[in-house]
Amino acid sequence: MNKDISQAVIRRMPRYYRYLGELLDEGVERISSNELSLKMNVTASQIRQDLNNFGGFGQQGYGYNVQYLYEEIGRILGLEQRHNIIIIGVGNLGQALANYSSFEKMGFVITGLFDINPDLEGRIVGRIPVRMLRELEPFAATHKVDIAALTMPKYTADKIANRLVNLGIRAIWNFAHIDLELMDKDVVVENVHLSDSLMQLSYNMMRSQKERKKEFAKKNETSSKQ
Amino acid sequence: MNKDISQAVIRRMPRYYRYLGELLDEGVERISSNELSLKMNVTASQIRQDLNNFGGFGQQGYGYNVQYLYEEIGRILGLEQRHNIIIIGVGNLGQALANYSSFEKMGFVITGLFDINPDLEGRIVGRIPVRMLRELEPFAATHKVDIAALTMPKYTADKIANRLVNLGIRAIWNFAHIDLELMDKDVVVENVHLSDSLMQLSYNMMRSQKERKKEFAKKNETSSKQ
DNA sequence: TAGATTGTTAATCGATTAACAATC
DNA sequence: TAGATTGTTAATCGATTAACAATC
Repeated sequence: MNKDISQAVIRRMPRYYRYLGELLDEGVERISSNELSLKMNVTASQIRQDLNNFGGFGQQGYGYNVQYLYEEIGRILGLEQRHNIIIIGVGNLGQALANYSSFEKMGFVITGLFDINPDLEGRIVGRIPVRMLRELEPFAATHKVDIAALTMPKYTADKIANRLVNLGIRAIWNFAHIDLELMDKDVVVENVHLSDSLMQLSYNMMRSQKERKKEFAKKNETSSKQ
Repeated sequence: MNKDISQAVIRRMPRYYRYLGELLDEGVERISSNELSLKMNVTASQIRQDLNNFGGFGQQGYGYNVQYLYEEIGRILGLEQRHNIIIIGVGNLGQALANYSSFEKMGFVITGLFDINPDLEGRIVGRIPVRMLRELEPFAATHKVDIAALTMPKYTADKIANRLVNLGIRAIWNFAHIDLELMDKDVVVENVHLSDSLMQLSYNMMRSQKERKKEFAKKNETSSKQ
């Protein structure tokens, strides 16, 4: 019946959301797929196709109402409901996430911080006290946890991830440099592999450098022929 | 002549690199595309296609030499050469990056930290002193900078990015929640949009939840018919 | 040589773009 | 009503998978 919407589409939705938010701030009331396509550097066709995966949010001859579309996309992405997040691993990255206030505006609320380092116990980070990892089970028993962010070293990631799954947590935001192997395939994992991203940048950087050199050589060749 | 290799392929290369590194650690000497495909949950065909974009690294009847392939992919990704990185914005995220020692093993060396907050001036983070942003130009004049990581608020990102471009920096690792608009189209940008990633997770979480409910309803229906 | 497995071409699948009828 | 722009179908393009000849 309702065939799954591809991840390619899902990945673009937050970007639409962001641009619509900016338009909203600027006081823009309506926008056509064509105008938006120019701003975002995508085709108007793609915008219309993407949106129509979720429903007809526009109106012929008018375009899209910015506020309405913004809210609808927010709803699609689940931003109208609250999501409780716990962070496992209160190193620099964990602290960065705990202090990042923008998440809260989108309904993502950090409600727990866990670490194994006893020096951190009780320390307040982003208004939340750091708990010891052994308190995870009692915490989960008394607090609803929607998402767990893993920012601990990769060596322990797999073990803790499965512990979380056993506690009924259905979504993992994984920053550990490893592909989690979970016992329960129903659990949703989103990976943020910073070093992978850096390597991709490195590759593209070298490629662009090579192209620049080639361009330069071609120009020189041409001018020397003249 | 040499048509550009698609980003889809590039994005998979760091993952191959990671798995090959693990195999190397385990002392595995050779591996076939089929064995690797089982480990990585991709098709053997895709592995062979991906690798053959860069050259024939395998040998018929034998497979791939793990060490050799690992090194070759490292070379393709530019990991055999040193890349100097400066970080603009020494908040929690900037500090997390500065302290992340794994980057150095891949040839990415943090060589400068910049912020506008005078309280941070001279503070040592990850062995590097924090400099004031106004020192950016003299620093760039005396130090080779390959990559700039932007971890400051989005409002200043565009302005600073273009300042970096004018200093000749050709690669930007952008953590600011904005699409940079650069004057020079030759500059390579890699975006890490954490909130986009979190929204994607949120969507997938809800979808998986719905599916579970549907499954459950179907089961109940069947059993009540019995 | 026989068996294994690559490199590569061909077939399929899915995603993007183009086109246009529907409709505000 | 005429003009604009969507929603949607059809065409194209690109990426993935399958197949197999080449070759170690």
